[in-house]
Amino acid sequence: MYYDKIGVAVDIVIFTIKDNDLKVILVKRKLSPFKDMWAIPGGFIREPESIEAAAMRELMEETGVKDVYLEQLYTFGEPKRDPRGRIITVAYFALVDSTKVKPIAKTDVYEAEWHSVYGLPKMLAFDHEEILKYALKRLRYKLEYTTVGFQLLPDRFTLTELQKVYETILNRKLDKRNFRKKISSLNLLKASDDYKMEGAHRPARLYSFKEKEYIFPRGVI
Amino acid sequence: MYYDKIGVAVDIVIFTIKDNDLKVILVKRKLSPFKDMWAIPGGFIREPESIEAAAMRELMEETGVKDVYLEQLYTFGEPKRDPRGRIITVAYFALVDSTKVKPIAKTDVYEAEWHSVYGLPKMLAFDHEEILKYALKRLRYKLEYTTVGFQLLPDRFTLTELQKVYETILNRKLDKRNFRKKISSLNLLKASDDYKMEGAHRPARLYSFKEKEYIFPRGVI
DNA sequence: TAAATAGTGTCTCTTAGACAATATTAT
DNA sequence: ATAATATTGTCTAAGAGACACTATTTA
Repeated sequence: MYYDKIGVAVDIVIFTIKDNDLKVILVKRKLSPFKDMWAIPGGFIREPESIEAAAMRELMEETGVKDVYLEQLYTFGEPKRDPRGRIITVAYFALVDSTKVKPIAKTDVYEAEWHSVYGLPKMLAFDHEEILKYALKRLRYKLEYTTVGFQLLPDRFTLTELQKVYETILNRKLDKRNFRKKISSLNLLKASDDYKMEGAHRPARLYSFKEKEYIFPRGVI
Repeated sequence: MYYDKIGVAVDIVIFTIKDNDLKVILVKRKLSPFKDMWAIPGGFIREPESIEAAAMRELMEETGVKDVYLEQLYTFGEPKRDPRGRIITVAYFALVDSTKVKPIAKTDVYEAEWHSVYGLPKMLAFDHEEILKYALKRLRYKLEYTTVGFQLLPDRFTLTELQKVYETILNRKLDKRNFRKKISSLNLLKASDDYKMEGAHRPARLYSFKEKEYIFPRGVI
């Protein structure tokens, strides 16, 4: 049986919260096509490796971390999306703790940097703007109905920091009392006996996420 | 730049409600691998066509209908999932009105038939059991939070028929009054002046879905 | 004691779920 | 009249959202 073979890439939208801002890693391409333009990090699947393994490898190469939240987003495959030929991409999104991650520029790119999702370059390579917008939509949706938000924080954090994560991603203010009531009712946090002492004000209690192991979901939905 | 090229297929889980049962189309394979086993309908992407176009084409070939609900599900790509070599599949799910669809057996299969999801063959070809289970999970999730359920009904239907759709998919009984209250509050239905006269009992009013055009979602989520 | 952030409770409104009686048709 | 299905409303409990004051620390 005959079938066309086509190139399959993975691209990863790597989110973090940094400086009270929601950021993604973008890389500046050193090679054609879209030379000198910003793109989402990614690369081709290398035989034999599963799609998810390729995504994890790219994530590792790009950030130096593994064991972070990684979820398949969507597969993009318009015939003309890549001028080199027929190439589809399986897009993923990842959530990382910015205190543990520094973008790493691989050899085929000039730079790898955190960019605010609220101030992206006007043009991105390929269909990466579409991928990024969809990732942001999915992230916001997930934030409301799941606990993915915890993946963006260090091991111990204050409730105000957690609330800031939510506010930054959803891009709106939340009521402090309602937020805490809600989080408390979920019963997901463990209070520590330690406080974050910083500044001339009452210290904030540090909490950690109860679940040690996070079950990596196929899509949950 | 060098990259491995791999085979890319689409597989479609085609759901319907028929005989008060949730069913999917399965085809019996005439060719190796998995000869004589049941599989989800699918096929390879033909250049040049988008992934979604391939899915729509397969759906058309399999059912004779187009313009039905079609949503990308997930991309499955374990290296050994296909004994012929490295082939990944982009899985879709579709919802069709059983009064308009009859499964069509293509040349490479013996039969194409509706199978109840509650009594599937013990073994399915490839990783199709996993795909089917995931599709069912997604369908149930969507049913609770969106209006996909309407896609499974003819243009005009009774509230009892709509409730049966929900009960069949969710595999549990729903309270009639609460169900109608909920549907009514969504304000999605248009009551007609006609009734379904059938049997020795009070006739049921026929309703239709207000939205003429359904916006085909990328994933909504 | 002033400035800054942490922490906490009540009320209202909406929604989900449990629950049963009447209405209309054909036979 | 009987059998069969359609149609309709109330009560309660839980959750979402609006809203303001006290607590604790450093300078």
